[in-house]
Amino acid sequence: MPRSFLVKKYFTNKRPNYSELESQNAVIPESYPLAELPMRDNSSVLTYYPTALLFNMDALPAPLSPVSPVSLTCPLDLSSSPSSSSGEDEEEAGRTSDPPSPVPPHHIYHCLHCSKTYSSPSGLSRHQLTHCPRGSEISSIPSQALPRPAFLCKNCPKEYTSLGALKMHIRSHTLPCVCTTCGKAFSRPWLLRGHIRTHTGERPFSCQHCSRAFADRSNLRAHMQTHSEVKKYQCCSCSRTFSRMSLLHKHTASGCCPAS
DNA sequence: CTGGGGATGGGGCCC
DNA sequence: CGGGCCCCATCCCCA
Repeated sequence: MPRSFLVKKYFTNKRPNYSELESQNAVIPESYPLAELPMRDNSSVLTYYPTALLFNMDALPAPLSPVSPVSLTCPLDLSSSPSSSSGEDEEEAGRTSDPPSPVPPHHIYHCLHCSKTYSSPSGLSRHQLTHCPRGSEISSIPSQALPRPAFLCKNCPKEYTSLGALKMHIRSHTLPCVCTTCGKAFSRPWLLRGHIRTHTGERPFSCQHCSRAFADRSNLRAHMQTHSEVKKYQCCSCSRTFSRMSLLHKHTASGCCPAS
């Protein structure tokens, strides 16, 4: 399951129209001082409900039910996770600026709720917060038995189980990282760094199969699929395969695979 | 319409 | 607790 969907955004098929956003509020020119906004200034947007579950689901924009890509599409499931595929191996070998992540060291702390292991108690502790019951989502743990705090964003309906997670999310509202070249603002420093590469032309991620290089690892990963004979994403209706989920979505949207 | 590159968002994990 | 990074997702644009 994609980690990005563990906390769902409220759903719109469209990403923000940046030109609109920029004209409406954020980036120009008042947004520049945001780079220096201390966190305490953002505290006003923090809401802490010690016993949680004050989150009003009715207040959410309508379609909150996540539509699993799997339900719409048929990834070939070449492996348990896309990142562990052979394509990943190829990519690992192709990295130029970032060495492959080492095999995790001895993880001796086991999560009681899942099979994950951690190298430190703190890591395990933080992970276990992710099992925090939210409503009745975790059926095996009665929600009354483990009341947990809920951290709510005042700017949007999102809810988090830790203050740190909420603070991280709030950055997406405050956009404290501003490009000195064009003024575009980002929520995190590494997003800004990636953006700066669009100015500098730096492409640290190179393909080992061809001469192409990329500024972003994800884009290299997508590119590596083009070298793969087996496409990961398959249409349920016509069995046609695609190298990227987005291509499959486009394919199904064009009418081949009527919604089931 | 399809395939691919570019750019970006965002939650989780590790240190 | 925060920074950095990982990974996934998605949109836009162009050939």
